[in-house]
Amino acid sequence: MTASSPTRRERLRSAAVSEIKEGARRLLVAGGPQAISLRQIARDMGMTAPAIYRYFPSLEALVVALAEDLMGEVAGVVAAAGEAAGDDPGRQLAAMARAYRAWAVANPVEFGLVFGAPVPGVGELALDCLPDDPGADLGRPYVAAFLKLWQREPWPTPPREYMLEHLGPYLGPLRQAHGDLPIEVAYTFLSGWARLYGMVAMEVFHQVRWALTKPEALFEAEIVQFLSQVGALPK
Amino acid sequence: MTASSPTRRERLRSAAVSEIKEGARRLLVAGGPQAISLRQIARDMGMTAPAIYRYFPSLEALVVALAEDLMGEVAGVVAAAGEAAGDDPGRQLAAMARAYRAWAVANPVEFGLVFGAPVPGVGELALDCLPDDPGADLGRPYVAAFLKLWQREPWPTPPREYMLEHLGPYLGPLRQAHGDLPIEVAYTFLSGWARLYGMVAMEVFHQVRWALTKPEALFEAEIVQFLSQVGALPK
DNA sequence: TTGCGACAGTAAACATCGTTCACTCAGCTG
DNA sequence: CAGCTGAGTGAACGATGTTTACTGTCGCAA
Repeated sequence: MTASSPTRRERLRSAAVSEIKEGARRLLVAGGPQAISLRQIARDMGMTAPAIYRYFPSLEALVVALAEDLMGEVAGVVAAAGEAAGDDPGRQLAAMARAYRAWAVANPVEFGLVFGAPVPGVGELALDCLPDDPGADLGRPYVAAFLKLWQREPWPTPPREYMLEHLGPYLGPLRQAHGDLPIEVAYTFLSGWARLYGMVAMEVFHQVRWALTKPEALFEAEIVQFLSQVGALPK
Repeated sequence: MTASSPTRRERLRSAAVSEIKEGARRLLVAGGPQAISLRQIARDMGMTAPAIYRYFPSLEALVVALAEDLMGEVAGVVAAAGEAAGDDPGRQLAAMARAYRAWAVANPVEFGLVFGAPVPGVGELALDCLPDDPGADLGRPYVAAFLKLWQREPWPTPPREYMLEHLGPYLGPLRQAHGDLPIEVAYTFLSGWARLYGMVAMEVFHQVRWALTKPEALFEAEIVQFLSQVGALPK
């Protein structure tokens, strides 16, 4: 009856929850979000569909839970890549950007679910501006690397008074979640994140093939260009 | 029997096609792509569902046709904004960027259908690299403005030899579609387009609210920063 | 004018889906 | 051992996309 070890019932229950989410992900990958079917998941598990309602109140809730797991997965991959890149924040930024793209390219449908058009119900989880927002977990290591880089040596930015006037009033959530982040760092992070997100989403959503046959080449060029802009080129 | 004027049958038919697509868009806006229902569209038209199969071979084909229309709509809005902005290519770029964002913010669900995760069947229409790709129609006025700006006065870019080696082999579709586009212009256009797309998609897909309460402020700051980078600030 | 053929639309049916309800059965706890 | 909690089932409801067979109706040609 140790409080830390879950009871047998709880172990079985969480195993079932995991199996359901694995089945949902399999269907997601095979045929997109609309292919996630409670009945098919149940069939794959040797059960009937209503049994799943013991674990999730609706199909939508299951999809939301899956999306949360996926956000955690990509956040973990990115953070691990940053930690494995050594102490130089420039190298960390490059490694984390590449890790984000690599995860997206390897898991395109999952990327679409988490970072694409908000599925009704899934969009709500990114609406709150709390520091424990799953999206914030993803951004945190990037912000930390930018901050380390800034404290070592600042890079050129737009005039401070322009940013304070036009951006300052709306940066509250980001700056407070990271302890009085300098506005230059906040702006550079957001600008860089938008570029990273745009490049990756364009590639994964097939939005750039009409112009470019190898999106990775543009991605690498942009990394070089951006890192040199913030004075973080290793050489 | 004049060849230019369509026969009565053809007029009725194209009116029905339009009404079906209007109904589909209404359902799309109301409840997302999965809410588009043949039976509901037919009910709204005072018909039964199988009648729609006289006009579209499947629901998926209807969604694809709707997506094509929407791509044409946004391309038209952007081109019109560019033409209304006068002769200065810098002003044209700013106006077209704002028009793109404005359309996306005003039509978020439609934006998700056209520019978001590829719905099975819709993703295929952006796969080909032909010059008459609907996506190319959207990019053309941007490329034209960049080219005019470049011919007037070039801006600093990464070294030409780097781009020729790392980007040149993969830029064929874009450069050929615009008649021997200089590689500096091709790179700057793609980089800028990725930034524009990233900013807009982040805002419309609720991917930035955890950090920023007013995405438009960051959008405007990025416009200023980018235009000054390419030496196109009006002042 | 008459006839015919192409076309628009319908009704019924099938397979699938999410969801609810009443029910059974096993396992843990008092 | 009794009883309760929770997992799972089967049947049912309403909804979906799609197919099939059928019925009109309109327009064009002889």
